Amino acid sequence: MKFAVLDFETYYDDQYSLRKMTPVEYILDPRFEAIGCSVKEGQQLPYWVAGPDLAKLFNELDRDQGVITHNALFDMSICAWRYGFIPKLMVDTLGMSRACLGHKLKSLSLNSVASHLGLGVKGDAVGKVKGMSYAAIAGSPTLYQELITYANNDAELCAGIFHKLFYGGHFPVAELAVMDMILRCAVEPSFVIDQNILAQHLGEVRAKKETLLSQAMLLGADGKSSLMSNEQFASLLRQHGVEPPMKVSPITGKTTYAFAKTDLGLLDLQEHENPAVQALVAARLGHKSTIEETRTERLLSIANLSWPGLGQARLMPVPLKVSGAHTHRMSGDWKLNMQNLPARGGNNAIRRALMAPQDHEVLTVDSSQIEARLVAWLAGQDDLVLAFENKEDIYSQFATDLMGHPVNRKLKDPVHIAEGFVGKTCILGLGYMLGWKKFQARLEADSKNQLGNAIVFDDERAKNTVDFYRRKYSKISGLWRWLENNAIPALAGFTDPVTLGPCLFEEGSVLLPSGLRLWYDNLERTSDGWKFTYGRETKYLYGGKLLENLCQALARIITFDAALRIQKRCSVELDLIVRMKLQVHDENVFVVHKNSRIAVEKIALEEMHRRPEWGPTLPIAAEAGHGPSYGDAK
DNA sequence: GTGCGGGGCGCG
DNA sequence: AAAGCGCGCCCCGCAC
Repeated sequence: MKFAVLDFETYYDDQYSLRKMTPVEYILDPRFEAIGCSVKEGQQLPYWVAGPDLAKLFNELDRDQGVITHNALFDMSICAWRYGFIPKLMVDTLGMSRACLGHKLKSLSLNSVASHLGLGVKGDAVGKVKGMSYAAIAGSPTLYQELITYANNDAELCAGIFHKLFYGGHFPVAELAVMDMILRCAVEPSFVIDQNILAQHLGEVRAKKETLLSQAMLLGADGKSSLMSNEQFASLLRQHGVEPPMKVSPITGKTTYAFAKTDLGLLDLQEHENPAVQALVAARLGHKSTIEETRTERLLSIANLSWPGLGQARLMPVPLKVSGAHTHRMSGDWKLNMQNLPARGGNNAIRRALMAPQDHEVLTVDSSQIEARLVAWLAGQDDLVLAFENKEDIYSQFATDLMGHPVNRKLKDPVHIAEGFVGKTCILGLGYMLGWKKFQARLEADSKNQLGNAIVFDDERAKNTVDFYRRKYSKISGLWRWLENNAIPALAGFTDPVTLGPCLFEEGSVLLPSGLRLWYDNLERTSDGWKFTYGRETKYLYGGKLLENLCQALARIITFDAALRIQKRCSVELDLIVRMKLQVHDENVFVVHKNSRIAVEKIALEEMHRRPEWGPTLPIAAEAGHGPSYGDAK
């Protein structure tokens, strides 16, 4: 495949800049102006195309090639939205750098990555053209030439990064396809925002908060900050004769207020004998979550943007960062995390406001309990693997063994539901070395929030439950020890490499079956356990955590391999261009024409059930949903 | 004003 | 010895 590297220079000033707004707002702003773009085709030297000539460039540039940029989410959005240019393959050297060098570098800027790879340094001409339009810059030949040299140099650096990481064998070819698929979620938006749903939702959310606040005001609150500020809320509680619950911060080791909705102390105050205290706690909790309000506002403001040639099309680009997580999961971008939209709690308005366009449907496929399946399979916990294979109800089965009497979640009886919930909490949490204290807190908080009534285990029962899990699934608890005694020493370079399933533990990293690596840089043993660095951060490592990282990384590979196969088969067998439009870890979301939805869904489910080549005995399963909106499809 | 860390909360 | 993990955004409080 042919490749071209692009590097845009665009107008900015103190108010109108990427520092003040997100790329979607910046690119669609009336003030947007491309001063020009450096283009490097193949091995040729880069050439500069001035702003007024860009329409012609993109009219003529070969679309049947790969286009490489550093931060493709930005540059490719300009190409697509401003010039209607969408190439066959989009490559982002920022994403490649994140996947290959994120552990080593504190910054992944073009300059930082290029310097690290020994490719040269980036200039600083861009600082001199602040507030200058194309006409102004071009009117000053020296400055203009300086900018052109700067842009051409950037294009060379970007090409160099691609060359080193791709041809150097650090970034596998299949990951280029993953990257392209993810970039298109933003660059080729399909979701249409329903403003009416959002506007109504915003009104309801604000009214609800208003009500809670006015009740709190009658009880001594002095505005919103009485609820939002820990110190002010504490004194409010004291006014009502309640000594605030305290806890020790796991980060600082200092004592702090236990005011989170998962803190047992606060859960108790929710049932306090004094209704005033109950009202204050409810008001605090009702105000602490701002996500419904702020996210709705942000989607509404994006819906108001005007698209070149389309007017107010209400399109919703989905920005995702490739390998945003250490485990190579995606993460959010553009001040917008599309992977944590509220889903539970009934209303679901934000998800329902993400509509498929006219005559289309949203189709979601998600991988069922994929991490729990991977834990069982990696550990060789064959009874559990077999139970998954036979599509048995694992949560009820575990609860049955734990309680010593039959439990069946499918009987809609409250006792069965509650006991099945205990089983679910155990299966999903205890595989990663969750301790009894946190298990106890998690069970109580989650059951209260999800079932409506709290399941309270005393200390003894919580300990016994955790012990029971570790004994029943002795291969899983054994795997934690194996990872501590064998895998971590290999990662630290103390021993020769070792393998577990499809994973090879070498010094500094785990080689995954995708060809990408799970990095554990500067791994060393300290007085409080193993430590490694990732970019700016220092993290801890132990058996349960390593197992979790492995399962997350493998689940990510399985889900994306399936997404790529789904797109491919739809193209080959149905002659349809079907594209993923959103990805939420174990869930791939497509937008499809309603006439082809059934055929696409069949293929999607087949591929989501297909076992990986590296794991023919790993039983996986999936579910599909569809509807006019993302909310309806779940 | 801006930056940063802690705590909180949303999702998986 | 024992330790769920992975994200991003919001708000607060504090330092500069």
